[in-house]
Amino acid sequence: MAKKANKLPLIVDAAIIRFKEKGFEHTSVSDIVKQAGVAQGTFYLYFKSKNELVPAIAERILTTLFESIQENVDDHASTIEILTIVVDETFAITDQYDELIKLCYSGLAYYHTYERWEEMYAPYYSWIEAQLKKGIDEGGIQSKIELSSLTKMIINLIESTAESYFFGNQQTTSVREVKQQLLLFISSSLTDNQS
Amino acid sequence: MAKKANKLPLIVDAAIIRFKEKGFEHTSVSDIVKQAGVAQGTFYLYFKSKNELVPAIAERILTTLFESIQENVDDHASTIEILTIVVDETFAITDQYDELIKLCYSGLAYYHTYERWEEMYAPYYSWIEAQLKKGIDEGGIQSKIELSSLTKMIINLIESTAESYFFGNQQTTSVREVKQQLLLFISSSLTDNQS
Amino acid sequence: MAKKANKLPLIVDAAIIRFKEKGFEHTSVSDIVKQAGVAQGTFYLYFKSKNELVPAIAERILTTLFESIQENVDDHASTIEILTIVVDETFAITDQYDELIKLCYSGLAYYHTYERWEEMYAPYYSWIEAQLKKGIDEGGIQSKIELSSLTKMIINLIESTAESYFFGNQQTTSVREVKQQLLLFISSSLTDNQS
Amino acid sequence: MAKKANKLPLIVDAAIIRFKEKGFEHTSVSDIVKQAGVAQGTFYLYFKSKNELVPAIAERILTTLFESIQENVDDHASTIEILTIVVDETFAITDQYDELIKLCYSGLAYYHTYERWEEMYAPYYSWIEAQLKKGIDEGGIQSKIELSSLTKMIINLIESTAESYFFGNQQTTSVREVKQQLLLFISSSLTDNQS
DNA sequence: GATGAATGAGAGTTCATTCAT
DNA sequence: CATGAATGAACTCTCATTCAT
Repeated sequence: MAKKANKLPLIVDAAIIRFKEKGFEHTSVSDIVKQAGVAQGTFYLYFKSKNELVPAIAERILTTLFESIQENVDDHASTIEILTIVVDETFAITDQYDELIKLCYSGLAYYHTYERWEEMYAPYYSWIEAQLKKGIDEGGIQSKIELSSLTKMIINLIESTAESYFFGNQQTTSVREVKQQLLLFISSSLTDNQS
Repeated sequence: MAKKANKLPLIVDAAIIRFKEKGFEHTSVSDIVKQAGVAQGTFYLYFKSKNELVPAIAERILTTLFESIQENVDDHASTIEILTIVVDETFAITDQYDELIKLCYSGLAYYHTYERWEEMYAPYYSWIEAQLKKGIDEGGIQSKIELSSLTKMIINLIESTAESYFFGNQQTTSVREVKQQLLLFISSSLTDNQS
Repeated sequence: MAKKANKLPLIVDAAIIRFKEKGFEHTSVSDIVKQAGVAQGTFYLYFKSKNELVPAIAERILTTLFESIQENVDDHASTIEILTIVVDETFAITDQYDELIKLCYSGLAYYHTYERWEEMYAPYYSWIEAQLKKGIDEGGIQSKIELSSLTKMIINLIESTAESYFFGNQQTTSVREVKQQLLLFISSSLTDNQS
Repeated sequence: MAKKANKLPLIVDAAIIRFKEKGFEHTSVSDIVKQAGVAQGTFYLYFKSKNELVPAIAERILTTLFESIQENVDDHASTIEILTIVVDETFAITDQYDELIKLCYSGLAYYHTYERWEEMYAPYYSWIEAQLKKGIDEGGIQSKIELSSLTKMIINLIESTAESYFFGNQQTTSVREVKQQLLLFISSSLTDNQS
């Protein structure tokens, strides 16, 4: 059984499945390898410890999000149109990964690898920031807030709204409405024309 | 021995201290009782399980937050002044409880007690909503967004901004500035006068 | 099940039995607790780790040896008579504890607790040294060698002869003879009358 | 590739290095092959198991000792001069191999291959015995002790003194002095002229 | 009510060994 | 001969929980 078969994606996939079900701490390496169909020891050929899975999964989630946003964005899209796509994809990915997203936040935080998280997020932030700048330059939007803070707050707001939506299971409001209100809130902040 | 020495607050205090240090999963009941200075078995006289600590702690945090906001709010304060206080107190409590806030979110979610969380949060939400309504009625602010959604988004934004500020340890921006930009973002959304 | 029953001696006894059979590294904590009839976790109430058993066992062996020597030594015994008893008891204890003695040597050495070993041995060394001094003062024996070195070498020689006797299982020579030759070797060194 | 690159000595060398560092049980085959620069499986082409390394290493140590003694011994040397060399070389090799010597003792003992040990030691014992016999025949030394026992005891004493010297790290006495006292002890036993 | 020794299942991790290439 | 990915049993150690006192 030499050379071939890369078991790594099997393990990551299995971990994602189990973590979604039971969370990080309540999933054992034994659960993961059973799900992956590999031996207990095989896990440790690819990851030095269970904790090392966290950044691997985080990277996969963020990459997926960023890619699906970029796939859907048209070159001539307005800032609001772009943000609509960001909202849609963030909601979609939050719905899909749910428990894992919380894991990535707290997990990465706990194991003192915040730098790693920032590093992963950096290109995403830059891209959003660039879109906002373009919108401002072209006059589509306006804001008194410093650009990088604005970027951070908008991403934060979108993510936390998505999380709090899928977090509980309130059926009082439809996703449609929530997203609409969210975009309304953001855009009213970006079309600021106070005195 | 004087009085009747109720051990419950001792245990909750001890748990808060230890959870801050090591997180929920990595803190053992043994750690907690050592910190509290009570016996191992005593813990189980007050809590059926370690998990039961989570709502107890969550309640304490939220109560603290809500009380300190109300203490600082003047009857004649404008909506923006009120939100300034909400921001200040939220930042303060997030700084203080940090790790525990993440615990409460994920812990409550994990153990299927979201209802409990909502129940605790309800009076806080209602109060903020009432303040916003008052602002709108009196003409100080305006928004096209449905009131309860607006409330949720504003609280979300404040909390997530505070969390993301204390989460990493970026010293690029001062708390002062972050809070200012946050309030600017919110208020520009609340002084909407698009056509 | 509070307060009473001290399981510590049960565990030490069990460990001695199992270590004799299979050696330290090949005995699992699980083996020990099964032998002791206690739960796995109970072991860790008394010892922080498996390694911590080593000094505990070492101390028991050395104490046993020293006590049985002192019980057998008469106040008016000559140095050679005393050494005869030391030889007898050392052979007896080496026969009995065999594998464990090697463990104590290498175990203590390995886990960097040589100081602890020396500390345990100190009273034994002192006592032998005192007996030799008495013998020299009273004229029964004589030696050009510095007293503490002499003590060390004699103890070393006795121990290593005993070990190498029980180590293999050569039946070529009887214990009786080996001990006789050993005492002859030592005493010829202590009745030195070269030029 | 040049020659036929026999990997066996590479593996033995690597094992010696690692065993010195971490001891036998705490060194993995993986450690050894990494140090040797060969593949995991290659190890098992040369040794049926990790345990098989022990006699191979023991043989190397004893061979080294014996060779360096013989290199230094002059044909016309007196018994005491020869023993001086034996002492010097034993101390040197004990210093160098330290941890490994303990391994060989206990390892060989544990795996029931005492015969193998005796077999290796035989020529060394014979040679020492022959030197002692020559000394007695020529009148340089004398002893009432049976020759093979005498040989064993002298070798034992030298080895155990060396081991106990390098075992701890007492700097109270210099090697020089220890060796001197040791030779004094031995020679006073070999120049026995009690009535 | 309060205690804390005892429990034992189960966790993460290691590692000697195998075998398809 | 040589490789090294894969194996899985076995290890040490943790910890929420119980219950006799």
